Amino acid sequence: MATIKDVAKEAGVSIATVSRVINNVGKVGEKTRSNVIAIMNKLGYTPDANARALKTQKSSTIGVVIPDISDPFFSSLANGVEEVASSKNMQMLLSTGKMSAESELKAINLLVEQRCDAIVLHSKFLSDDVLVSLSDKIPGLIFIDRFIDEVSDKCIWLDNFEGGKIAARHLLALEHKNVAFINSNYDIDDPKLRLGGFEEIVKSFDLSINSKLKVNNEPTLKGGELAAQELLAQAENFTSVFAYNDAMAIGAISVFEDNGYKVPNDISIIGFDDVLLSKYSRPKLTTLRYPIAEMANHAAQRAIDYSSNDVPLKSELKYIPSLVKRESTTRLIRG
Amino acid sequence: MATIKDVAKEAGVSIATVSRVINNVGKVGEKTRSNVIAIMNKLGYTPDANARALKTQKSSTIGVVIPDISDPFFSSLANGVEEVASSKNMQMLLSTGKMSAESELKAINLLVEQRCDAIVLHSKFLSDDVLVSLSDKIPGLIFIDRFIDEVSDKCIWLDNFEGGKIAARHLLALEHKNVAFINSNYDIDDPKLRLGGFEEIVKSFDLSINSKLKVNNEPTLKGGELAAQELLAQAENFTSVFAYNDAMAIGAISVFEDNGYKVPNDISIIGFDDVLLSKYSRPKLTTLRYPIAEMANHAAQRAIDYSSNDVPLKSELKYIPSLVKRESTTRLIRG
DNA sequence: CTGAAAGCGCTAACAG
DNA sequence: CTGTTAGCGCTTTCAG
Repeated sequence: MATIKDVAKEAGVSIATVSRVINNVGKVGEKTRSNVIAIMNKLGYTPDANARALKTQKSSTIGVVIPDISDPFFSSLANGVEEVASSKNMQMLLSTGKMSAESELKAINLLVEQRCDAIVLHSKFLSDDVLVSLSDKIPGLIFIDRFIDEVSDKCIWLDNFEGGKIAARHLLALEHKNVAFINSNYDIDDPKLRLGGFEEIVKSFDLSINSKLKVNNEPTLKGGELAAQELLAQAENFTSVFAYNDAMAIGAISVFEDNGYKVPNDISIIGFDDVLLSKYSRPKLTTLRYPIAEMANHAAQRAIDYSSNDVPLKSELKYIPSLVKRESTTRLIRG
Repeated sequence: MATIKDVAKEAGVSIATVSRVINNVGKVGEKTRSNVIAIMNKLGYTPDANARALKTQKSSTIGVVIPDISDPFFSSLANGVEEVASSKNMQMLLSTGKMSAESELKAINLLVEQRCDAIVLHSKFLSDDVLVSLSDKIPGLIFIDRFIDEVSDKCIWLDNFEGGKIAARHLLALEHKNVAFINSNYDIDDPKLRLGGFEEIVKSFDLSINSKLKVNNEPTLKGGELAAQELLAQAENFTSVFAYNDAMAIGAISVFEDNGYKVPNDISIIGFDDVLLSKYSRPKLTTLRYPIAEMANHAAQRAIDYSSNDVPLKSELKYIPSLVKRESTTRLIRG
């Protein structure tokens, strides 16, 4: 692979001059410039980003840590970051944090080794303490989908509690009194918050959720199916369901329908996330929109700002999910 | 950020020694080693991958270019690459090639600047010539979803023609005589090949596709809806549809059902890709499985082999899609 | 307008 | 077992 030296020699100039034309800085004679460019093309010269990064101490690189790229929610997140990366001519590095503190840490470490200027981190398993000390070490580090008080300026997050409340209000406004809750069984905050918000509203209506109608499972299609089966097995009345996410909601719908219940006429169901799937499913899923791509976009911008010591624009870091009314919920039909 | 020099000074040893403990090579006294490690932790030292890459001329980095991460098909591809990256402690760089030759080229160039050891390239818009010359320049470059004769050893691809044949055989075996074809309107090979294979089998049954029943649109959910409307507007008989991909198939299903046709009883429909969606849709979609994650895995492996001058194991580079029978196709019910 | 030279952080002989 | 040193490819003063 040709180096700057090869180009300089072939063009009969110094490497300083070549560097100037590469970066389009300083004064270079028009003839020299065009000659150098010609030689670069001839030699197929491509600058070495590693050498450049070493010298300048900036890598033009932005890292992202997510648990799993193939999950549509996280690929939207990655997409949001990628948009700003490519708009700034930066390169995106992707590391997967799987589902453990250990691999999250490893993923970040790889990114730090690469000296990413900015990093967008989705971490659910590392403790606040670890994250705070990471934040001290890495100026351009932004946390997404997580709120930590000590570093609140670095957190872009969604109000899950409020999400739960919105879902509850929607179902109750549709006159459903017997609500069920299909939750994720992951030991992280989000499921607790969504349930918390949901229950708060339910209680404010002087109602409650039958504890047999609160079931947990993996936050996946399959988990939703299993949870729905469990719900049906309880032989308790319910006319509406709040599912932790769209995947679970869709799994649940298929079980309900296979058991002869119509959605939404017999059972209304609302999901969370508004991933692509919710539009593809039939009936189309009513859900709460989680604007993850915008949030990721914002996070990436902000990470870059911090990394370059720009003061980020004042902006709201908390996002509120919004209700997307589609076909899977309807007013209670009285028997 | 602490450097190797800082660590050496603080530990009272030479940088060579520090380097040895970092890389765990050569002989280092047990006491020295543990002391150095302690200092590294104390200083929060993280080696600089750029400096290392510059020196060793290996970046431990694998690049991928895909048009769009948020598309589930491509995120599966990325996921396949990521698996091998993390298993080899390499870092994955992702560049999006959008949908134009220009941006594909730009994406690759960014990866070359980063001196990725291996690159998995999904290109549909660059010409064979350009790709071949790229291949000459970059040893660890593998093409995925593309076949180019001159560099056939570097191509991991799916036999789209055969896919069309399999779909046709399936529909015809179900006794459908009036088949429709919803195709992608992209000017790339895949749509032509799938149609070609499909028609070959149809003809071999002494049948043909009514040309009014061949419609094109964007290969998306929306495109599938529009195509289905167009099909319905033809007022021609058809009892089965082969859709270019799952997204189009699902879009078409929703239009058919909204117009009072039952799938599969009135209209059978088969998709292509077997992306996650196909399991989530109702009825569950019969489709052709495109083993993109395995292919990407294979491609990444092979790219790494080539980049390190290992001779890759002899292996089949051509993949054949396989029929996944679910609920959206059924035997023709005679009126 | 152009060149010489230092040095970014690291690895890998080589010498001891 | 440990240290010295050259140099990877590039940018950036500083001279000229």
